[in-house]
Amino acid sequence: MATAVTALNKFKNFSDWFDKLLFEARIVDDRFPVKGFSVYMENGMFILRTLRQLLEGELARTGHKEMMFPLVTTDELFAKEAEHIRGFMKEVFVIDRAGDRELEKKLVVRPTSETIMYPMFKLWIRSHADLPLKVHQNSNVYRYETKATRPLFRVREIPWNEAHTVHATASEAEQQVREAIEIYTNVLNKVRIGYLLLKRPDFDKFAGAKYSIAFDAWNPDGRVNQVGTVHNLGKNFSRAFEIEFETRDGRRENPHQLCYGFGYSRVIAAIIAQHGDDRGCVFPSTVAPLQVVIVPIYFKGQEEVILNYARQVLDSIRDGVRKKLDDRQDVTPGEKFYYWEMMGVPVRLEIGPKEVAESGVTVFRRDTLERSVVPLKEVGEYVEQLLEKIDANLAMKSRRMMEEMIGDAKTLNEAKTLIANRRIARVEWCGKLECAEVIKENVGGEIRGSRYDIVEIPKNGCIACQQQAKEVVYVARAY
RNA sequence: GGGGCCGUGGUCUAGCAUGGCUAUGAUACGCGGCUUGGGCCCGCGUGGUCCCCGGUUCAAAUCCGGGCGGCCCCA
Repeated sequence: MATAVTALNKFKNFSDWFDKLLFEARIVDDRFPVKGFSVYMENGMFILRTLRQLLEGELARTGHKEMMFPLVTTDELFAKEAEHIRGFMKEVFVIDRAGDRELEKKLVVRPTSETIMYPMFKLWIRSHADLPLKVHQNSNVYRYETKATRPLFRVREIPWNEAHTVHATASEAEQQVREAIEIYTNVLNKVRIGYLLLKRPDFDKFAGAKYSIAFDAWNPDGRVNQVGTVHNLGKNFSRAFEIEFETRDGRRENPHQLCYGFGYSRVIAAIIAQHGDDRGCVFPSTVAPLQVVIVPIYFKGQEEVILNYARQVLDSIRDGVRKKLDDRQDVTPGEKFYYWEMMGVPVRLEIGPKEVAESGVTVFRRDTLERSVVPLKEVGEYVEQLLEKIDANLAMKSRRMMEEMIGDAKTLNEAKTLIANRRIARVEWCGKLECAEVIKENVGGEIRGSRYDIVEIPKNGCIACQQQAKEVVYVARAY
């Protein structure tokens, strides 16, 4: 017999649970015959579009202009920033022929768009009056992942939003880092995701950046899932791409730049992985393709009465709410319950003879699996408040889980045990690369960085060499 | 980078060691009946390039080689 997703445990068999759920809940179909490429089905696409709209709202509010840049760049442009090409060279797709002709100039398919946008920035920017420049685009980028691909988590075609900004001064660039973080924070909070905001260690920063800040969401298997990053590029790229502006006092300078990316597929993965349970998806109302489902419970001879009452209930819910009456007659209520729970619908209304007789509605909330009975007259108001309550509860649970996953370790062995138990280790580190390697080898996880949102002061010594620690860092396995 | 396991209707799966009958069963899907407060049941029907290419053989899902793809472990 086929294993239903509901037979799987999210924490024990995360991979199976996740893959089955993506398919059954019609998020993505991973059967497309090219490795690392999958089809976004209606529910995955709905969530993606909703995320895009949430993010676009934030980007527009803060003065970013949406543009669309080409898919490809050239060898020469791609190679302009030395560290950048070194970081991405091994995973870029290159187009070297058209039909039966070999291309004289090979085309590089974007793994990210710096080398596509910045030649244009060079043309657009002349004076300080052109700054700041803040643009963004929704795009797919392509990276030839050599490790095992995982749907939504590690793919070769990555749907994301990338923003790129240019500033006259270092302090304006720093200010922009804070704005970018605020934008992503606002969106992630709306989908109730728990994450760590980390400054990546130098050895793990974006190829070509001065420093990188990342949003690492927790995952039930103990790994962390990087859903967004903010990079301060300093002048590295503006020098390489010869972007210059004239200052107020007539000097020519290279501007400061930022780029930041928000991975839609990773965020979808985090929503499903963090909120879901052994019955399937649990969506916060902000992204739920369907927010309220009404299930009539027919009894022989009363079908009409029950259906009419269910329609009345449907009408008593405001039109802005995404609602549906599942009036199928050939499917039992039990099966509908399982189905809509798997699909993650936050609120279910059950209508049977009892409800008709009492002029009430049985309300089931997906997050806690609790039922209550509400008078028909109040159900519209009640449901809307409940949706907010559910969202708040999901946020609280995800934040708490994030905190519970973190454990302090004073020795490499303690850290190793934490990682083996699918948790995140908080350790002190001296900042030396050798020690980072010792940690990686002995602990089984890598240094993801130090907290950016709060200050944590090391009190003891480096977990690897025992010498003066420079920072408190988080060690985890990553996607 | 190294090692192990695996690929059979839409989905899951039996068969493979020891080659041989119309490739097994469940689920799904369609029609009909019965039912409906947590996946009910019964009947009939639909659905297969056994991952791909090549080889061995009278005969290959099964054996051999290569490829592609998936999962897991180690570095």
